[in-house]
Amino acid sequence: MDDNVPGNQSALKAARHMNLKELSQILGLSQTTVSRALNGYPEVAEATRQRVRKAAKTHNYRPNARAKGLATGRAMAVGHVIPVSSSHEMVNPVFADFIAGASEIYLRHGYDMVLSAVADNREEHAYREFAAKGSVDGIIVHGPRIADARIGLLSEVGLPFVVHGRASDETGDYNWVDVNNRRAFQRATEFLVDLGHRRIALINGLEVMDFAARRRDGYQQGLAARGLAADPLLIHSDEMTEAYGHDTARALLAGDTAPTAFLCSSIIAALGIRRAIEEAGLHMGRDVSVITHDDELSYLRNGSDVPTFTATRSSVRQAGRLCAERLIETIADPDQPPHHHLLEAELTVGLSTGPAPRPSAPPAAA
Amino acid sequence: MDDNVPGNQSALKAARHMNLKELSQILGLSQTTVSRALNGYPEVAEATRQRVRKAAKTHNYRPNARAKGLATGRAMAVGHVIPVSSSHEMVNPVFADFIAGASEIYLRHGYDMVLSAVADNREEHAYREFAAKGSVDGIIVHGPRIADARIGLLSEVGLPFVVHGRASDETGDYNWVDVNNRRAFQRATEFLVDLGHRRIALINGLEVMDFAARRRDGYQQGLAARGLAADPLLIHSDEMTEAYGHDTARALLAGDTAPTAFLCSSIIAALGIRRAIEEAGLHMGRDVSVITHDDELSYLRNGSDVPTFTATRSSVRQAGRLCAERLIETIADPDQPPHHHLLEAELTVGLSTGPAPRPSAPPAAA
DNA sequence: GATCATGTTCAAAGCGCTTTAAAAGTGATT
DNA sequence: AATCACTTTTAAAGCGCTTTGAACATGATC
Repeated sequence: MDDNVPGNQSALKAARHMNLKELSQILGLSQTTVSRALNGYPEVAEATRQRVRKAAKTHNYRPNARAKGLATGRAMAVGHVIPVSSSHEMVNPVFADFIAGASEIYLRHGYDMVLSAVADNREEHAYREFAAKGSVDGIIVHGPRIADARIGLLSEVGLPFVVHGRASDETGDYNWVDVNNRRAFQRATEFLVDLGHRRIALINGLEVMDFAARRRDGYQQGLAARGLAADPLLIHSDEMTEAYGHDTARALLAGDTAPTAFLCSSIIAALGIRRAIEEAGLHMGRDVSVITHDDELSYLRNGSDVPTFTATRSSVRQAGRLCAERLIETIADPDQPPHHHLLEAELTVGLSTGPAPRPSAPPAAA
Repeated sequence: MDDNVPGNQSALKAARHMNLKELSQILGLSQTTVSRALNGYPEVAEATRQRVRKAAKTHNYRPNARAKGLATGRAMAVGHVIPVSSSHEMVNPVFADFIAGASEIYLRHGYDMVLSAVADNREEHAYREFAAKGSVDGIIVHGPRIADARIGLLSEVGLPFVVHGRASDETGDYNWVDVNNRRAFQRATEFLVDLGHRRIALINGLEVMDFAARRRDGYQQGLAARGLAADPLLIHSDEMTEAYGHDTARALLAGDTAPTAFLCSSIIAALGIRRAIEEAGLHMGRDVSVITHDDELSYLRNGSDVPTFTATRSSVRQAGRLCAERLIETIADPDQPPHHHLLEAELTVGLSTGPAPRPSAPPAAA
């Protein structure tokens, strides 16, 4: 009648947790009834249910997640594999906010988030692992490349998943939530051209990443739509650090045919661009214009009332929420057709753009 | 003999996973032997072990994590509760790098990381939840406050944990990994005073946070050690955003007794300070000096060869590794006494500091 | 009083693994 | 051929839950 286990090596551990068996004994009910009472099954008398609920609360009972998972076949957890750039040892700063958004939703639905940060060349393994171990019911795919083997792999494995972004080369259909990157960057480019800018530099992310390729595309189409040719020397792509923005902008501004405007893929790199502009004795928004994509990171708010940067804006936290919601729906009903959610970025005008300093070429086609 | 289940609603799901029973049947062995072979128990004949290993590999067998956890009583997972500031909806950007570091270690030891991002006023609940559900074997505590109820709670619950930072008011003993914030900021302050600066502003984090209080302490002790009094008007504290750094620095620089130097708690806010300095037509490192704490975030590297900022440097990713290692050791042997790991920040001189522009007061004590 | 429908509770099986205690096999020694 | 020591394998119990199918009340209906 007493669970005193002498010589138990974990005796020092504080009071172990109450389990269903104990709780049902206290109540003088079967485990079945207690379990059903707590899980809202209708065949339990209301009085009994109340009694059980109350006892569960006072004894701080919470069903063991593993046992529950084993019995139901559902882990009540979703996996995020966040890639750590193997070349730069860098983890994309947008993940923090994306995850904050997704987490809100998981919390609400009782899901856990299990996360594994792996070198970007080991990601596939991480997915297989998740799938085989059965530790998650679904997966969010981060940072899709143009051709991304993970998507095929996950479809094959049969684990529900949602991609944050898209993979252009992937032929199959799948759930995704993405920003209309092409459109956003085309609009931004046209906006700059309309202000009289002719030499517009693109400070882009790594172009194996699908989002970066789409942005480049938008940039080029924007130029083309205004009858301008893209200058390959103005197009740069790398991991979006502050230093990359700075160094690239500095080099470009020092050249003999310096750009009068920059279009940038991340507010972090944009901070570097601004630094280079000011170091060159120039004034952002007057001498040189800058438009950046703004993921609305919580710690890098773009100005208070008037945005510092003119930006194509789309909240990555919101994207996290949407991905999570979609994934939970898919887990609940795996057989429904894939959904696609294309978010339009707002083009918000801030202080970093203005008319090109001196018209350099006639606006008409070459 | 065939597992074709007609009418099964999840028939579309790809091939379900092999389990121990199936694998042992294929091998003509008992589950016991197969389990032991794979888990490295000595009482299995070497030939058998090889045979089992090979079969496991070819059939892509991986033990079900939940079942294993249930049987062993260990979740092979650790929990991170990351606080989302309820006032600013902000998630601290250092988490991404911390987690990348911790994840390395978890991966190596076969642990999963389960993460829950909750409003900072709901954290206790999240811990209780983790503990009661038994979904993790241990917990990392992020962002300790000066008086932090979570630590007492976790000790009580008996779940192994490691704190990233410390809580000054907490009397009990517990595992922690922290930077010597007081020392770092004292040294930085003295460094600035020795360069002739007399009016040094402190741009600090929220002072309910333990790290911020310690830094303030170091700052004040540094001034005191050089016989200077702290001016309360120069001490600011808030959530460390770029805008906060900028706005505060701008206001201070516009005042009649502007500081000649800034000591800042985060490189993100320091970027804002630099912006304010340059907007005021001043030159950082000549007219105004800046020292910042640098967590060595991967996407905000402090310069390439010569650091942009003079900084007190300590890698938060490394802290993540250390916390994870400590936690895993504690899980393995919960009865060992708590360890403390105090990291010293390096004071690295960059381009943002220089002698005070014009000596304003005699260096001797007042 | 037998039958039925309905509401409520329960015993037992099963999820996939580990682990205990026992059994079976293998030589060597007597 | 019996005994012993040792190595290798196994059956079965158990981890904490859900869920199936059966049992037990209760009152209404014939």
